[in-house]
Amino acid sequence: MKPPTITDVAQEAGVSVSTVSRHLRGDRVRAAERINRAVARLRYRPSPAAQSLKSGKTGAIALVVPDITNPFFAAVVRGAESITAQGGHTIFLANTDESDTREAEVVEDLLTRVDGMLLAPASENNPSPQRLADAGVPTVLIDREAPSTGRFDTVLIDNHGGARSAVEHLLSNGHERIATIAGTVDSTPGRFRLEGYRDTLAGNSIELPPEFVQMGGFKEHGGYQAMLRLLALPDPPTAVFVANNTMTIGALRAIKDIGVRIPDDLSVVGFDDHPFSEILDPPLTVIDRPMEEQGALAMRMLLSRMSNDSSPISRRVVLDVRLTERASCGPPRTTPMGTRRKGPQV
Amino acid sequence: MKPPTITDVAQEAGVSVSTVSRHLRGDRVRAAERINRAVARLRYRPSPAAQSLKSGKTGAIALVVPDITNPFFAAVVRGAESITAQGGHTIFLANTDESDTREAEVVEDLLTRVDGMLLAPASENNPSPQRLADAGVPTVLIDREAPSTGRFDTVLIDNHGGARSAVEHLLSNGHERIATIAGTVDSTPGRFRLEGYRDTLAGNSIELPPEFVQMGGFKEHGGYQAMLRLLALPDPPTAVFVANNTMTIGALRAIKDIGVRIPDDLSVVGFDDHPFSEILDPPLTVIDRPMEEQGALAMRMLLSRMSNDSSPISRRVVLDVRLTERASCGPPRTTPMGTRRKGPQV
DNA sequence: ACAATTTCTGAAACCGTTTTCAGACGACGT
DNA sequence: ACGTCGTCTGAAAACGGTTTCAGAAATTGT
Repeated sequence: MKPPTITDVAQEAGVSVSTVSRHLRGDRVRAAERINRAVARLRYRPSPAAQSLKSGKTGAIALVVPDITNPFFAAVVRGAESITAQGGHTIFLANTDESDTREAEVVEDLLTRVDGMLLAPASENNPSPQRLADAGVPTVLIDREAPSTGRFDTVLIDNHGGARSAVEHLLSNGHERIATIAGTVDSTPGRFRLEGYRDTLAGNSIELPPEFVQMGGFKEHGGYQAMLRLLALPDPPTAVFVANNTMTIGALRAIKDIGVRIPDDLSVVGFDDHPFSEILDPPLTVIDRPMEEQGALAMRMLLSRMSNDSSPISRRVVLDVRLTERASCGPPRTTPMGTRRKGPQV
Repeated sequence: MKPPTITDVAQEAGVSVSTVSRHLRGDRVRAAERINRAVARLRYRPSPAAQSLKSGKTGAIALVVPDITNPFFAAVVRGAESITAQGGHTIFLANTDESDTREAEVVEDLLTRVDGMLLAPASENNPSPQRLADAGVPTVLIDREAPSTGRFDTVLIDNHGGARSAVEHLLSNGHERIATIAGTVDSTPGRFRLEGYRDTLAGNSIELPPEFVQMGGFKEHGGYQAMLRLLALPDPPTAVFVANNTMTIGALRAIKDIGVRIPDDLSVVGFDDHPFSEILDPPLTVIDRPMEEQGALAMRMLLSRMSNDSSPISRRVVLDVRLTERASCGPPRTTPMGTRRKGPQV
């Protein structure tokens, strides 16, 4: 019942524990064959706890994300996992529910259990990265920066550029009344996607009524409510840029409930692709990015950081995004939009 | 740079390590206040490695799933995580990519690092559960059984009943030519959903042409191909039951590519709900189940198993599913179905 | 004020590994 | 045959906690 120890193996093989340890590590040893047999017979596996204690290394890496249920983060996990799969590191996963305080707890707990951490902070002014730095835990940030607390290795995407592509696509379709449903602005993606949207409109000398920026908090329900507000405007937009995947679902649900037609009444661009986007009616035009690669790259950076302690300068890589055009955008409507079928459902 | 040890704290507080240890454990101790200050000043956290070594407990639980990218498993993770969040256990997450051999590796590695395991086996004849039992690691199986290797605690859903509901719904709409896209039949959900489908047709004396059962392997692409085969039949079905969420996406894509109309030409029922299902056109009728609860329940069972070693008899709980009706089912078509727009894309 | 009792304390052993350190052993050269 | 060298070995000391044990200090009773 009790797992066998190295002492059991040594006894079984008739050598000392040191010899077994050395053999396991790869040294030449006379009793190699006997030890192998003993290990196999006993099904011996070294105790990770004892190894950690001795070496100071845990063989584990923490991966903390705000919402594992979001397909983007699921993909990041998968990407990270694919890198780690070969080489001896196992992954602790934690969910923070987009909460700074929950994140602090989780990070504090994981701190001592891992050799490094991949972290997608809940917000930008969040003490966790600094705490990790203080504790000397190699860390790379995913998708979100921590500008208030110094520089860290970070794997971002071109949020500003993505928003610009979206808005430019809408502009090129002839739209001028372009609204946005924004995420939480104290997170990196929320902030830059909103800025990209604003800058692009400004750069094209398009006036932006303040009510065209609606906050959706990156949640489905928030997206639903925001779209409802947009559609209730006396003079509603002809196009909307929705700043993430979950809000897009909510927004589309609102559109469906109200009975607005896409793209005839309203053009829509989402952020982050999804297998479902293609089979919507009409298929959804989105800003797409290499999600698994973002996770994989972050993991690679972390591993390298964990081996070459060296360079004190932090790497900040920004991945490209691209617009994948489908059928949810068209020319702006010329007549007021007709709201037909059912009313909104809260 | 080096994390502080209990010895550092003892020194700082002017007591012995034993006293510090006792205080931390909750015993009354005279120097309590001084120790607290020392702990705070040094930011001391006990080393989990050392604690594990002494206690034989790791404070960790493994959660291994075939595909974290599948929203169902993401929800399971979330459910499990929500239970564990309060009480001192952290989660190791691993992905097996639906592969038995990968699963064996992963399980072998995690075996020694955890106090218990939540496992969704890749297939039914898979040695992992037995291996865990041999090693004395408390285990509960999620969504999939391991009948070939004895009995384990398991949290299932009523796959057979779900398939029955789906088929009966189709029958009640007047369909008789009902096909299915099945998952891998050596997994519990794949097997029982197919059996439920078969039994229900048989129970209603409906003849079932063998080509109405198409294998989709639980993957999106498999679902796509399977639906293509179904639609290419000389006398195609009027309704299809698709046995999981990812295959449903593929199937709908095929339907869209071919230009078949739902529900006029073809009625469709999927398995597992998704936020997107509601905004499809038409909204998709599905078999729904409590996903997060399935994960949460499994975690609760595991925790209880880990505290009361007791009862050698295994629990097997089956959660109910229900049909949520939307608009993807209607009466069978009477004329041959018209394939209009584009051709299939591979 | 003193013995009996209770509460608190520190030294030391232990958990399962890895690693250092001497020393044993066999091979080799002369 | 003997010293020298290189290879391989086992005993022992860590790693950072927890727990046992015996003894010291504080408390209580009379």
